[in-house]
Amino acid sequence: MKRKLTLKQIAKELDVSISTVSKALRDSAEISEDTRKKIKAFAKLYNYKPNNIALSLKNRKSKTIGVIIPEIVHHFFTTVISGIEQVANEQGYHVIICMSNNSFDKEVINMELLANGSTDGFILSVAKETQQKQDYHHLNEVINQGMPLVMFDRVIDEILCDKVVIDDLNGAKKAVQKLIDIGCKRIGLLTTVDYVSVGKLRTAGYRKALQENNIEVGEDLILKVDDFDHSEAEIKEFLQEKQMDGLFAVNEHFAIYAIKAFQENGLKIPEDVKVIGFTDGELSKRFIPSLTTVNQHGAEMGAQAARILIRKLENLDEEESYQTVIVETGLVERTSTKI
Amino acid sequence: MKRKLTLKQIAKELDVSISTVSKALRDSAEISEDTRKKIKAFAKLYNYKPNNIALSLKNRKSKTIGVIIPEIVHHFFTTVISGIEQVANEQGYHVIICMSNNSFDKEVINMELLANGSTDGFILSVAKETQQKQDYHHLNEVINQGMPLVMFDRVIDEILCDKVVIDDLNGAKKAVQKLIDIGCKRIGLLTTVDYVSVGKLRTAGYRKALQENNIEVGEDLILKVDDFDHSEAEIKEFLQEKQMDGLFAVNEHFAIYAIKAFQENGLKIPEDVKVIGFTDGELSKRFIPSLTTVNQHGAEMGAQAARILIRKLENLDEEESYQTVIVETGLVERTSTKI
DNA sequence: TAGTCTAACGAAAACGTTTTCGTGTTGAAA
DNA sequence: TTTCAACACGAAAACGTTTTCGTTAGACTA
Repeated sequence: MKRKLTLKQIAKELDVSISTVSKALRDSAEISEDTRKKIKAFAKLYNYKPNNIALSLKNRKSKTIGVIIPEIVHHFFTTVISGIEQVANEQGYHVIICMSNNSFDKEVINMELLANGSTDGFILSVAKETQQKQDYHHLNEVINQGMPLVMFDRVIDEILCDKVVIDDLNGAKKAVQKLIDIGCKRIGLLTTVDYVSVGKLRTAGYRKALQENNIEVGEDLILKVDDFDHSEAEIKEFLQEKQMDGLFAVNEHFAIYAIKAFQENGLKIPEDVKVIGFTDGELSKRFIPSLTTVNQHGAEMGAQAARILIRKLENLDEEESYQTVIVETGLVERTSTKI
Repeated sequence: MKRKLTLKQIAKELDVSISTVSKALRDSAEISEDTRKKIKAFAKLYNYKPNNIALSLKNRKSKTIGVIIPEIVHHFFTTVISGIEQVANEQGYHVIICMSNNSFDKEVINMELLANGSTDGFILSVAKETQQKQDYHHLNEVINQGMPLVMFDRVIDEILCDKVVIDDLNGAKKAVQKLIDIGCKRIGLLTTVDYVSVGKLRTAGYRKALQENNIEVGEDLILKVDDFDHSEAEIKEFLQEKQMDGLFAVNEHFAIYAIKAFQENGLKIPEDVKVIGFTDGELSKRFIPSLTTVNQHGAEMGAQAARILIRKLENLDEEESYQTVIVETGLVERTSTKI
């Protein structure tokens, strides 16, 4: 239960002043080589390590970045965190992760708590509830305090800060283009209602791909789902009656469900219907048939966000300016689009 | 870019001393109601929040617990974190998460860094490399410093500390018993090498179940895999030649891979071979056929670990003693064991 | 000899709190 | 009038650093 060694104790033990110890350990030229060596040897012997908290207080920075995400039990977010961690650690930063559980209140509390010295800046994907409420006072507050904030994935346009988003529209376009390229004529779209921003953008990508290929957009081939759990019957009917030979689903969940529905109806994937999903997860990879998906490159998003934040923290660029980085998506081709 | 309000500024503004402000805000009886109200009103108006770092330094505690896990992109660990977070937040604690990426060095660095004031205690699942090296000096060091340490899942017997583990042996036994109950005669085991403690225990559970049912353990029905990526051929051969009618795999990964291999060989699941995996994830649920698994109750493990740690931190119990909590597993029955 | 320079170190402030121990002002009791 | 609580507040130390600004002693210069 012995306490950690401090400068003061070293000073006392070696009969010099605290300042001398501090300077010696930081290789100051002010200290003679003799005493410097003596002090360093002692420190090493007893395994001295400076106290981070004291350093934080002194330097008014914690070398820590706070990450606030809606939930952690979600593959995409873990990949983002993974990317953040890697970059942060390389640069000597710590990462504190908090979950908002998609609750506005928890988001606010967490931010206020972390903002009081624990953290130098934030990386954040806002809670669903916050999007609905449109109450952003906590975000503006940290920004006003001069703390850098980088938003990713679920961003808020009204807030002025750096952002990292994926190219939802082009991601969707690429996917649908792929379906067209491998010969699909009647391509369905299984998407969410429009107020979910990503759903909207992916729908737009779907339309754009069709238009660019001079294929008429059949509105009956589009189904917008609000609450999945209460729409299963509707979805099944949609999938079984529209005679499609290709389907683009805006998430993994929808895609897997669709494949099951098709199979129940005696259709084979990919022979009869090709399917592409969004968000590349473990499930897509291992499902049978394995699923072609649009890959969101979570780790890269995280890495980018961390890089931007750290750059701001070390304020290498003087002028106050914000950027929005768009991370391109990739298309991971698997069995569900085999010709 | 204005800085945060401090006690000193309030004091100056209201023309009282710092001590008075501090006392007023903490409702000390020493301060007259008049000034107390005045100060509180001012603080509220300008949204004063105490600086956590200064508090940590003063109180020599950070109200933060450090979690170190091998990797985050893994469903089980995210559920554990989820459980930790919940309990910690309820008790007013923060959580700092660091990944060791299964590297010994990163584990050591992270611990040393966090141990220097950032954290009051640790919750940890050791890296694979640490288990191999059997070098535990960093663990002993934090313990010697009087920092509580709770290990979970991958624990080390030689280290004296609190532990939260799942009942690997009985979990495996239950699974194999299930296979026996539904009529399997030749039950294979796909496991990891023995130095991974969980692999060892699950193997023991497998043996025990067979013995209790007076079934001879055929050593040729057991395959211990070291590095999965370089053993695919070997695994395939094992699965295809042993004529088993049941298989117990020590993780989801192995189980899914096995099903694929069986299917490639013309065998049907569950008609020809029944399969049970360990660790319940998204994949098991949605795979076709959906997979019967042993559920590890990650969130509960996390919650337990957090509770134990916090109890130690607030040292509600005086005597120095360590407990090992065993969290029971559940069996989630799905298609892969349908009769 | 008197003055100046340099090397090597120490004192003290500062970061933002909390807390212990004064201290000055009341009002009432003796 | 003197004495003594009670009250309301302030000074200062402490947590562990870093850094600025002395201070000393000796060497060197004129």
